[in-house]
Order: sequence, then C-alpha cells, then structure tokens
Amino acid sequence: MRSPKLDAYTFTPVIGACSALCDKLRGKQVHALFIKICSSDTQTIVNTALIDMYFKCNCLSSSVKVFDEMQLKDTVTWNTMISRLIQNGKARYAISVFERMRDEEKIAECFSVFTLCSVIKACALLKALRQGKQVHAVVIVMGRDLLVLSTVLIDLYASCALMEESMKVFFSLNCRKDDAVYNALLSGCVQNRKYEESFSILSEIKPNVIALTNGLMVCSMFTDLFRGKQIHGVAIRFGFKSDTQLCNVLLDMYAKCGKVVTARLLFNQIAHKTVVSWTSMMDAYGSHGYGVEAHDLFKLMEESGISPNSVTFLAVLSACGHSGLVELGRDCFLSMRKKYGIDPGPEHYACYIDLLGRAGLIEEVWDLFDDMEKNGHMPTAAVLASLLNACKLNLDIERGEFAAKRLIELEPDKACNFVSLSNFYAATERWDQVVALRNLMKKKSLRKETGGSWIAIE
DNA sequence: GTAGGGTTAG
Repeated sequence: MRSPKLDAYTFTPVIGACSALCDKLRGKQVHALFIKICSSDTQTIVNTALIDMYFKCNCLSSSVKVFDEMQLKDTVTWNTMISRLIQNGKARYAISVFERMRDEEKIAECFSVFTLCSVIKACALLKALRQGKQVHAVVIVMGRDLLVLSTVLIDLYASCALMEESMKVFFSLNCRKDDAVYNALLSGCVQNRKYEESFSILSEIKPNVIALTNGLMVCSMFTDLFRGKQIHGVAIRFGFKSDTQLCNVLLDMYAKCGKVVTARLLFNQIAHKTVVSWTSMMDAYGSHGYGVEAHDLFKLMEESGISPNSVTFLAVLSACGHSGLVELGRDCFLSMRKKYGIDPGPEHYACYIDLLGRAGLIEEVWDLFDDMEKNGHMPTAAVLASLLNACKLNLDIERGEFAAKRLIELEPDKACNFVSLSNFYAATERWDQVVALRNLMKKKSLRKETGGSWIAIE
C-alpha cells in the first residue's frame, strides 16, 4: 500500500500539538521529518508553525534560525515573529523585525491589523511615543478594526503618561465599546494615579475581573480600605472570588491598608497560589516588620514546590533587613544563585547591602560591592545610596565619600541624593560640609519632594 | 493550518 502523502495539513496540527505540550523533543523530530520530505509550496505555513512551536518551548534561537532561513515569508510569518518576540520580553527586537518587514516586503498591504496591534504594543512597552504615533497614523489611514487597535492605542498613550490622548482615542470611537476598551482606559487612569477618574469609569461599567483588579490597585495606592472592601463585596457577588489574580491584588490591598491578618486569611483561601500570591504575602509581612513570618513563608513556599523569582527574593531580603535577620537574609541571598540559578541584580545587592549595613557588617558590605562589580554589574543609584547609608551608620568616612562622589556623578540633579549626603556628613559631625551642601542645593534650586502618607478620609 | 486588544508582587 502506498503511504499517504504528508503535507502542510498533516504537519501543522502536529506541530501545534507539540507547541501546546511544550514538547520540544517531539517538535524537533517533526521538524527533521519535514526537512526530509518538505515540498516548497507548503514551506511558509509549516515554518511559521515551527517558529511558534520553538517560542512556546522556550527555544528562541531555534525560532530565529527558522525565521532567518525562510525563503518566503508571508504576513502571518512576520506577525508570528513580532508577537512572540514581544511576549518574550524582546520588544526592541520585535520593532526591528517590523522595520525589516516594511523594508523587505515593499508593499504597504503587507501590514495587517495584527501587525499594527503588536507594534503598538511594543511601542507602549518601550514608551516609544514617536514611533507609536507614526503607527497611529497608519491605523487612521487603514481605518479598519478600530476597536482593537484603539484599545492598544489607549494603552500606548497611557504608558507614555498622555491620558488626554488616551481619552481622545476613547471618545472618538463611535462603534459599540466592549469591556477591553473600557478596561484599557481604566488601567491607564490607574497607572497614572487618577483616583476620581478611575472610580468614575468603574461605576459606569458592568463588573468584570480585570476592571475590579484595576479598581483594587487604586485602593492599594491610596490606601482606601473602604472602597477596597466595597470592591471585595462586588467580587464576591459576581462570583470572582476564585480568580487567583484578583485575590492576589485583594490580598495586597488589605496589606497596604494595614490589614495583615485579613491578607493572610485571604492568602490561605487561594486554591491555586502563584509566585505572585506568595511574594505579595511575604512583602505584606516584611513591610509591617514581621520578618520571621516573611521568612517562614519563604520556606513554606519552597516546600510547596513553587519556585521563587527575583521579586520574591527582593521581598524576603527586605523583610529580613527590616527585622535584623542577618543570617536568614544571608542564606537567602546565597541560595539565589546556588539553588535557583537567579543572578542577583543591582536591586538585590542594594537590598542586601542595606541589611548588612544596618547589622554593622561594613567589611562584608564592601566585599559584596566588589563581588557585584566582579559579576559585571555597574552600581546603580540605589546601590550607591545603600552603600552611603551603610557608611553613615558605620561611620566609615573615607569610603563613604567614595560612594557619595559616585552617587552624585550618576544623578547630579536629584535632591534626595544631596539629602542623603548631607545626612552622612551630619552623622560624621562635619557641619561645614552640611552647610555647604545645603547652599549648593539652593544654588542648583533642588528641593526634596515633601514626604507624606496617605490615609483615606470618609 | 500559523498571528491580535484590557489584570497582580518590587
């Protein structure tokens, strides 16, 4: 019996199955078979599916290889590449692929709504306003699928802190508006801390999980427990209380409003806890001074089989630092690389330097600083500020000046740095320097932003 | 048969 002919209709769904299962091994086998027997007329579609499969299997280099070696790319090929790159955090790369598409394809029709959608999203992520506006112009010329494209445009302008432009896009829509477009506007208001506007949108729409999530984020920002509780009630009435993401934000809202016990009760009730659930709860403990509880939770998380990420370590390190748990903090810091293969970033070093500095371990602080530079991290302002603070606490005058000099070089126009430096001089009783600094600040007309705390009234 | 919008922890 003659074996049936394998064509694109056979390969594509099989590759799709490998994608869905993240089964790279089988995916590669199918890829090999395809190379052996492929016919040129089916290459584009199958290769596009392969690009997608390799992305889903976390094998970016294979995706790029298939893409670069493809003779004939169609619009879907380009779109797949662009959208998957964005999903993998490579927005800049995605834009460069879009530019290649524009240059190589030579016809304006090659762009579809999908292409524009992805590119606007990339611009929003990069806050590339100029490029985003250019694509907006193309959208206006095309004049199709305005609802979806308007949704990403609203997000673009909101990401660039231009809420007036977001509103313009929103109110110029004369088709029926759906949840997503309302949510985009709401999310823009939340990102830009527009308290009243957020609630006014929220009150106009039928509750959905994403809108309520956004609403709770505003409550966290402004520590508005009263409205937070109202949203909690709405979430229960509409049957959203098993939504993990919503519960994570709810937990965070209670914690930010000082209700740590309520936050913990909610945490316990989350059936499918994610790394964000755990990290939010650790942060809740840490920021209220419950370092031991935060660390216990970290251990419990390890037992539960969910892997911590870099934010988790930031939460637990800061919790240990604020409670003086030096040994536990050190264990965590060391386990980052050793046990989880996560390279500490500058923000982790800043946090850990702070912890060691408060504990009086100034030599270890400087060892750590050297270690950081050996690992190829340039010190950030946060690192230098922690370092300066550690020197202040430990009266390490000479090396403190070194940290101060580099901090001021890096951010010469930030008032808070001058204040830190002034505090450093004050701690080491060099009052002439303090006066000189205050005068310098006046000359540079730098003013430290007034501190404050938020409480909701009524 | 392959591609698209709005959500969480620092």
